[in-house]
Amino acid sequence: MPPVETSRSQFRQVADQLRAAIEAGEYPPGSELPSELELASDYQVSRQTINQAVRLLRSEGLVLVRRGKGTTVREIPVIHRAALTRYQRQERERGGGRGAFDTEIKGMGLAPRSETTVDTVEAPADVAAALGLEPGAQVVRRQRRMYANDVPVQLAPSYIPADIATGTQLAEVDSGPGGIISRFADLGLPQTRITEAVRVRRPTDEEQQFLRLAEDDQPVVEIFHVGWSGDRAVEVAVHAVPAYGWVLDYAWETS
Amino acid sequence: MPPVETSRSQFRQVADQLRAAIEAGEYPPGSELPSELELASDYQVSRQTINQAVRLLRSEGLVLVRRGKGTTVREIPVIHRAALTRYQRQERERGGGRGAFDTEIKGMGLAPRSETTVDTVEAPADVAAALGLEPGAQVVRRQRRMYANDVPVQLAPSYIPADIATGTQLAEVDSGPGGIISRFADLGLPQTRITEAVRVRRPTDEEQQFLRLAEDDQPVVEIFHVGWSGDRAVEVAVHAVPAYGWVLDYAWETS
DNA sequence: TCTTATTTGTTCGTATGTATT
DNA sequence: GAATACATACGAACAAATAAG
Repeated sequence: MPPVETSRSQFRQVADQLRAAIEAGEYPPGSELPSELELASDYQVSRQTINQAVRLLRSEGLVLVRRGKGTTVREIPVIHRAALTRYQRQERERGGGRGAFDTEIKGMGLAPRSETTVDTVEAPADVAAALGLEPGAQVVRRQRRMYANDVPVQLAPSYIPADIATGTQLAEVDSGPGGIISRFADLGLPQTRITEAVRVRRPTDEEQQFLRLAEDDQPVVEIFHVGWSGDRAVEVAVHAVPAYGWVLDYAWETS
Repeated sequence: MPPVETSRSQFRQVADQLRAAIEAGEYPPGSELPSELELASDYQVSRQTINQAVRLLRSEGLVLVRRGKGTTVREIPVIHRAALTRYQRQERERGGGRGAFDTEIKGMGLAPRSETTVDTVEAPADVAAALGLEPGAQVVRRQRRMYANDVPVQLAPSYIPADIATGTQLAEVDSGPGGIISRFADLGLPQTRITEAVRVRRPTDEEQQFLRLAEDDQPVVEIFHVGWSGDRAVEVAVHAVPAYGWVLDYAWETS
């Protein structure tokens, strides 16, 4: 069953057929695809052509390719992130989840897990600018690594000016019930306004490694999140997620 | 100056160098890159390797490749879209712009232009579901094609149930001052709530052609926008923009 | 630990097709 | 029609990661 149309390149036709087969359930989530040599034989094309087709599927996040092992179908379904309700205390604590991420992942029937590390570093340039700090100013960094069913799905460091966080629970790994948002309120710095800038970009090396993006041809969505207490920016969080693996939901009342 | 590191593939190293050269201004926006044969000679690699490198830059939206002509650097800077202020009447009419898009593009020093066509069609499945209509129900479609400096930057059809729009200015190409949002208000259906779902996906054929995405390896960002009047969904707009060419800005007060 | 087979990643040379000028 | 430039495809080869023994 070799590709026949001449208007569309062979590797795109092969990718189309593999994509359709995956979506039809012929290759269920987690299952192995045939090796490139087998596929080349099946489709009567060269291995390069198969390699290009699989590369396309890989860039779409549809398959996970590991050299020496083979190619498997993505296991995690698309994750929804509700941008506004996640900052309501009631929602964050709903269902016994310890935060918005926990609640969302559980709601999909997946098992959430996250690891947090805390340290003090120099603020990256864009973070310093957003926080109104001098370049290189010290900030407390809370590095969060998030998993669904043990698959890494989000890397989200957040940054708080050192003069706010040092000596408080904001600089502790365990941020307590309701998460750090509730801690800010306890400190007399309730976050009253949120701004988020959403963009698509190439991953950093760290993101590439953590999110298992085999190469840098898989884009990520960055959510550059700033929490304001009055006129003061008190927290920046830089969420990075695989671009094809998430849907961001926003909702608001119009004035 | 051939690539030397062995840890990173040659085509990625070439892409890195070309990307750096573009960002350094060595190849300004709109300028021509050397031909693949010249680059192959410059970097002492095969033309395939150059082709793969350029394909990577193309998928990032950094260059525009046209067969038979050559490769040019992207001309349009990244465009910001302010999601919330665009639905305030004052903002939409600011600066003489005839809508939020006009205002945003002018603010960047670019020349906005948009073409609108109106027809009545069967609602696509996802649109019908969002509007609470039967599959295949009739809707008025306002197809908008938007340009900045004559470069296509956004394709955004919007759909309104036929029983609302037919016979009103909502079904006219000229939607009047303040755009269709103001027309809804005039009809006693003011939009009081907005929901937007943001996702990254492959472009449709139509989007690929209009946005000049040479092949379907350039992702788009889809903003699936629903306008509600009370509990009733009265309008769906499906914004599609090149994934790497836009930043979406959201801002809201926390309760 | 070392060896070998398997599987994907990359590169080259070569050739042909398609679009533009 | 000819020249130029990008798109695709194949065969061959070697590199790198993994797994099995």
